[in-house]
Amino acid sequence: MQLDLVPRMPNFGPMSKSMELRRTGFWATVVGYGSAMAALVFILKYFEYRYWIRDLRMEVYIGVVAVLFTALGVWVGSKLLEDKRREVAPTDPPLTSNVEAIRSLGISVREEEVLRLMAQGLSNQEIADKLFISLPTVKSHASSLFVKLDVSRRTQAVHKAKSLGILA
Amino acid sequence: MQLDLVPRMPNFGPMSKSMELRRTGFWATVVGYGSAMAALVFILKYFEYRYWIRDLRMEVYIGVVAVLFTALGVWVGSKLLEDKRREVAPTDPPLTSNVEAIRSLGISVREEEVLRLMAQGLSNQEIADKLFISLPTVKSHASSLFVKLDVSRRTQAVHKAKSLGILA
DNA sequence: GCGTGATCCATACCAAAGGATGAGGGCAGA
DNA sequence: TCTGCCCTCATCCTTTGGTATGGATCACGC
Repeated sequence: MQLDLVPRMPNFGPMSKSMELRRTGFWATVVGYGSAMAALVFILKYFEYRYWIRDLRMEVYIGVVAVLFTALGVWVGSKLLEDKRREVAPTDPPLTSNVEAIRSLGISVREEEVLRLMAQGLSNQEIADKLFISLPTVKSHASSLFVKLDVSRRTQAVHKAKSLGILA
Repeated sequence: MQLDLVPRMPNFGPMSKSMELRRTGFWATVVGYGSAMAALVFILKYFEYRYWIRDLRMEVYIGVVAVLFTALGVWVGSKLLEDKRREVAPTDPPLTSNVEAIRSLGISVREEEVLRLMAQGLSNQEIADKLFISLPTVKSHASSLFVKLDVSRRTQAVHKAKSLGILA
């Protein structure tokens, strides 16, 4: 299985501001991951010295960590594979002329991804989560997509894309 | 907007559903899990006493276990989704009569008209104009339609309706 | 180097969509 | 007649969608 968790490396530009809490996206995920792990270790340590006073055995630590991170892994796996599932389920034989249409309209890779997820009924926020980008970015892609498709709403975009053969 | 510094903890909604689907293998999974965990602990202990002799720190254990079990979780998650896919996918294609689906869902005439126009990318106001009814009425039809289709947005409704054969 | 396009992110603002609730009239069947 | 369903419309409120604008990085080609 190919992990395309991060299809493209994020830019480091706004990182100065990125330590603020409202930050979303890849690095927030990494930081959150690390934080969660650190917090977990801290909590375990705390309980060890506080209540069981060195009575906690290594196996307990391992167990707790294993269970928690397995759950986290399941979640991540689900996120990663939802995409594939949705693509596999509906048969998509018509894949001939869409590339042409996309090229002629100047639709970029990212825009096409957003379009495809939009057609599946996902909200902008859900698309952002799935592509590991922020909500404003999704909106940005969507807007430029609408211009290229000459529409003004997502339902129109989906309808037009299907009639153009861009979507199955 | 909520702070998602920590990457949004797993919502176990879809997972619990998947687990229901696979209840037979559940305890086997648990047992396998426990075995794997025990083996891992044993291996770690072995290496500790054998080579590093108490030089390994707690954080290393936690880290290794976290990584391994996250990977394991991803695998388990993919397995669960695979099963779900196999069960969902084949049920979709055989849908010859849209009338049947509409009847079985209790979708009324007016709701079906709204759905059809929605699929063409029309806004609620445009639908209202076309059907000579008021905007609130369109919203009302749309809302009850969403309930019957078990969705919450118009793009979802269109997508589901197509997969159900209600729409071309 | 320098422009250009793709990608990413942010803020602010306005429009559209959706949820909740209530209500009135028409109409078929118990 | 009463009940239930459909269609209609309304108000209030929240969420989502869309536009505008600007800034940042990076890859690529001139």
